[in-house]
Amino acid sequence: MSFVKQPKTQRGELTLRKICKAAEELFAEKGYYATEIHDITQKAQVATGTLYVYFPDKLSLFLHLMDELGRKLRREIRAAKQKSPDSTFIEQERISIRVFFGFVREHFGLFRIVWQAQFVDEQAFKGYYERFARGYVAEITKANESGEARDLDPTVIAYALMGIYSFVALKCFVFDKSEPDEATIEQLVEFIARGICGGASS
Amino acid sequence: MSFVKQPKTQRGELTLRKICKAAEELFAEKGYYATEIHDITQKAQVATGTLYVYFPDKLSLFLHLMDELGRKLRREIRAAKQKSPDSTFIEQERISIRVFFGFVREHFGLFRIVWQAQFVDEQAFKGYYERFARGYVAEITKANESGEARDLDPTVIAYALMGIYSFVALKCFVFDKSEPDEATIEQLVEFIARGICGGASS
DNA sequence: CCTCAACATGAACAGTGATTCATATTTCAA
DNA sequence: TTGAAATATGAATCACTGTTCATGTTGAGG
Repeated sequence: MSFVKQPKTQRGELTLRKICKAAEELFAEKGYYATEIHDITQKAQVATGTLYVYFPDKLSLFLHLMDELGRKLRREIRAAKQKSPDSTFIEQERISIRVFFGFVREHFGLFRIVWQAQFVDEQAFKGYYERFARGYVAEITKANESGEARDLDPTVIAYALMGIYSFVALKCFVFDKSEPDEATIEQLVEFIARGICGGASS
Repeated sequence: MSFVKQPKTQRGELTLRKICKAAEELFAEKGYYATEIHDITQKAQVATGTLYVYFPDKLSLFLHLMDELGRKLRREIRAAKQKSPDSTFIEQERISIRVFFGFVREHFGLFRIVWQAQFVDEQAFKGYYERFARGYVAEITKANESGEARDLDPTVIAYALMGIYSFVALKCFVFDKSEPDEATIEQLVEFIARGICGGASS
């Protein structure tokens, strides 16, 4: 799926990493269409042609980043959750949120790259979210069965949750150029668990 | 803010409308960067130069559509809510969801246009969501004060709600190329009101 | 029937930016 | 040390596309 030419020397590996890093930052900052090959190679301190040693074209580089970062995020979330395997669904969700926001801070690129992927490569975009959704649906289904969650449609909830996280990250990281604080995370967990009205309404 | 040249004859008005309609559909289908001026004028059945009678450039056309469609959506939501001014916050939210999904069906363009606006004109993008958020924050604050909602941070909830609707619309309209059914809307209202665990958890 | 402002035309222009390629340099195993 | 494979270079290419403009057409009021 990913069309990178794997470097065979240490030098090559370093160059590839420089290119990916520069591309991630530029795609994040200016978007896919607005960043030029020249911007990337300049930022990476390599010649224009060097990029084409590793990637057949601009799109392949973009897709490679999306793939790589998506994998990394899923791995991190999975790892964090496995550290406390016996906690409730809501607790696990709190962990996910924390990891996600942390990841967006470290790799702001992913967030922006995925957002615009809808208009760069629709299939890749769809695939990205469907992969996440699959994991969610499984977990929500389990929570439904264990009685921890009431029987809401897992797919609807999965996309609702992804929407919440994406938009709150948008608000904080992109609009406010800051980052969600502890209180915000707490608010989100509360909202997800009991909604706007909550059980304590009456 | 919007740089359209207002037509002064009936013929001009018709032409402008043809151009906007074609542009809306093409921006929705292929995205801003991938649709060419030529595509738009061809679809609208006018000559290339005609577009420039009404808009100074491609970006202005895009921003005009975003502005126009955003206004229309807000107007429709406001109107629908005012028809039952005494209903609860949750009831009003149900109305919003219905109008929003209906609007996306009729004007698929808006949805896609806004999504990519982040990389076309960041300021316009931010403005779009902030306008919506302002309305939400006011309503949520009121619901908090009346005791109908518990005291969650209105801004966080506003973005969470926008995220939910956007992503569920994404899933249905873009991924499944269908449209949310009644059951889905019901699930969303339930989730928003009481969350995943709900008050009825015991 | 005129006239003029409004509107429409589309070929030509010009800037852009992704990609290529012939050549040079570096690496590393033998 | 050596040479073949790997990597790096960046000026030149070339297709693409937003925009312009000189010219033509329309139509409503006089």
